[in-house]
Amino acid sequence: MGLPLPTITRCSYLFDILRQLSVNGQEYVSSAELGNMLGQKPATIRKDIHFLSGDSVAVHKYDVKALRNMIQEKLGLGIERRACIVGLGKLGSAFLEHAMAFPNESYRIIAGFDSNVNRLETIRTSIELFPAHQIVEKIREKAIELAIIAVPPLQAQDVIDKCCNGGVSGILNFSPAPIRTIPSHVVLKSFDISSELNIFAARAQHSE
Amino acid sequence: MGLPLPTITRCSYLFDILRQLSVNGQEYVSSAELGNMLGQKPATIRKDIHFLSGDSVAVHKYDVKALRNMIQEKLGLGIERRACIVGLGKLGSAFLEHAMAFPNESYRIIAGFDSNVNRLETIRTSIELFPAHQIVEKIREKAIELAIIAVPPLQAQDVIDKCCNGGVSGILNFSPAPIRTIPSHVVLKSFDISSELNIFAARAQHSE
DNA sequence: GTGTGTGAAATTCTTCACAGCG
DNA sequence: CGCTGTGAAGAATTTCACACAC
Repeated sequence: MGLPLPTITRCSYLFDILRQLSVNGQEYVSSAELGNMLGQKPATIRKDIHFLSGDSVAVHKYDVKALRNMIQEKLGLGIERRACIVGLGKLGSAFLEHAMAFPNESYRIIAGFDSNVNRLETIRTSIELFPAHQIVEKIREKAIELAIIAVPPLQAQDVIDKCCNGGVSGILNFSPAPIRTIPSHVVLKSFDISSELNIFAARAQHSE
Repeated sequence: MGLPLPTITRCSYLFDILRQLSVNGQEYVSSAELGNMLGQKPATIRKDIHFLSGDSVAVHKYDVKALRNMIQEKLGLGIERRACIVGLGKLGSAFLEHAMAFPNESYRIIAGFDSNVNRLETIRTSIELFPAHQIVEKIREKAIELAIIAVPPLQAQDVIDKCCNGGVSGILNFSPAPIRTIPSHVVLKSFDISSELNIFAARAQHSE
């Protein structure tokens, strides 16, 4: 229980880094190397790993595969959960293709929604597509747990409400919109590209 | 001087939220409302605002426009900086279109790069496009400060190195790759969609 | 009342520093 | 020796709680 959110975040990223090290044929890795790749101090990585395992994992460098398995088990990754994409404009379609090209072990995108019925007909994909007014019923029917939102700002609140009604437990929102409220049991993470750029500007100026 | 990074992040998001409230015709807003929209406690918002202004801004609710101006000035937003996109596949092109459709007041995308010359010829856009081998020289020539990376994983380290050589101060990386090292004066933020999905899975499991 | 400004307390997270093991 | 595991210290953030202003 009580795993710090930063630890969860870093370990989720580590999980992917370890996969790649493994693909590259690297068998062992030190906390210093991992720290570098994440922009973190070695001690932070060791603490994270210790936090998850609760036990000693290595005495001299980590075994890449074993470490990855431990993270997978302890974080509950690899159990395939269902996700959908809402909004199939340029950004939504790009995510969809990206997800098909780099499948994730813990989520599989099984449905897409858009309010433009014409658009639904022109997209060629292997997942099922539905008009936006069916969001609630389809999420319920297919027990979808996560929604990726890429709709225009004005529609964001509405589709997010629908996803919550349908019963998702997580929402990854790329729509730049002020979201009023969501049920407390739903985890919402918003990523607004424009605001992220502003963060760079602010940080640049702040260091004169 | 020492503005906490979380404060900078939240205020950058606030900046955009305030714009939208303003568009919607809302004149005043409370720290509680803003907190809701950001998933933060009211006191956090008030502290952030106080941190920036160093002074009292309002006695009863905030004036939306005035607050936005204050944030803009104190964070140095609105000075137009130059950005580029590296990698014009589906994801990169989507960002490019997105950026053209929702122009940001602090960054303007002025160049795009891709290693596939055919692709450069088929993209219709008003910004200048160049082959990837010109990254260093063009970034230097055009004094580009920020690079948005959307290339396949294996190319990521290489183009990031080139961007650093060219002299960018910030890199927003969407490529799922372990980045070995970058100069300490360059701010790198990586956003890997797959890892972000894993974070949801881990958080969901962690609350049984 | 309603809602801000703000020191002080509480919490969460990071970093240090060093014992211990191969 | 180099590198992990880990308590203890330290720093950075968040939250509380209440005075004050309209």
